[in-house]
Amino acid sequence: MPRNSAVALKATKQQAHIFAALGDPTRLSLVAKLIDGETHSISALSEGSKITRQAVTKHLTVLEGAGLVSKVKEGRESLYLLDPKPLKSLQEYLDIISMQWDQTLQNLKSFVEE
Amino acid sequence: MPRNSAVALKATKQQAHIFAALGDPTRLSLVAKLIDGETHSISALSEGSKITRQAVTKHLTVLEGAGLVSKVKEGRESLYLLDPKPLKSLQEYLDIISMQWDQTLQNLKSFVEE
DNA sequence: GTATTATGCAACCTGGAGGTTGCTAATGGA
DNA sequence: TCCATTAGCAACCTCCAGGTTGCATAATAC
Repeated sequence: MPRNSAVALKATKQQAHIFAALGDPTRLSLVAKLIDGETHSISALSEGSKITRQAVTKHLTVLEGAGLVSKVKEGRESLYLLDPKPLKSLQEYLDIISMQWDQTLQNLKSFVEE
Repeated sequence: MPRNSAVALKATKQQAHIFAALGDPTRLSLVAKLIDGETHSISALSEGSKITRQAVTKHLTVLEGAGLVSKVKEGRESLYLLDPKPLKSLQEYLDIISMQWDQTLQNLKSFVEE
């Protein structure tokens, strides 16, 4: 069995940061609203929500901190736009884990069949 | 533009729960240790860590709560084993988001080219 | 039989997450 | 010009996540 498959899994800290940012229902739904690729103002994003505009603002700040959204002021509005890079990053991360897992199963199978 | 691509993105609550469980460096590294598919005792998992065994136990409980690991007692030991199902679930979730995003870009491109 | 090892339990501490309210400032429309 | 809309700031509150210490208990090793 290859023991030296010291596959990356580095930058754990950064990944955890992104996971954490997505680890809240409200923020996840914000991401869902922003997936249309268009910019949305804070009040637009707050619409229909049960929590305050200020609370939404805080969530947006968290998302921004993880690089998941970017903010640009336009007139009196603050417009938010989704940035998919961190999402892609997580995707790759999970892909690596999945591959390792599949490899594990494969190794186990070979072991049993011998 | 197809506006009715009301793709699921349901069960947001559940996904957020899994994201949250992975949103901590310590827990992420625990998952990394468990990716070998074998069972590990709490003390084994605590080895080399800077935090207390009890702290590790708490993290393991969180992971278990998200269904990411399962616990089985064997003698005086508590053995933990990774369960990849939630990870696969997240993978699918991110895949859907990515596809939506790519679709968005595609639509935008078509729009511009007209 | 005793010492050692692996956990469990409970109490306790601290900081920050998630929310709210109240007020102020800047912009845009009528 | 005046009013409504959109945000930002700050203070405050509550609760729980992440950690620790101390002690009790069950299995094992010797």
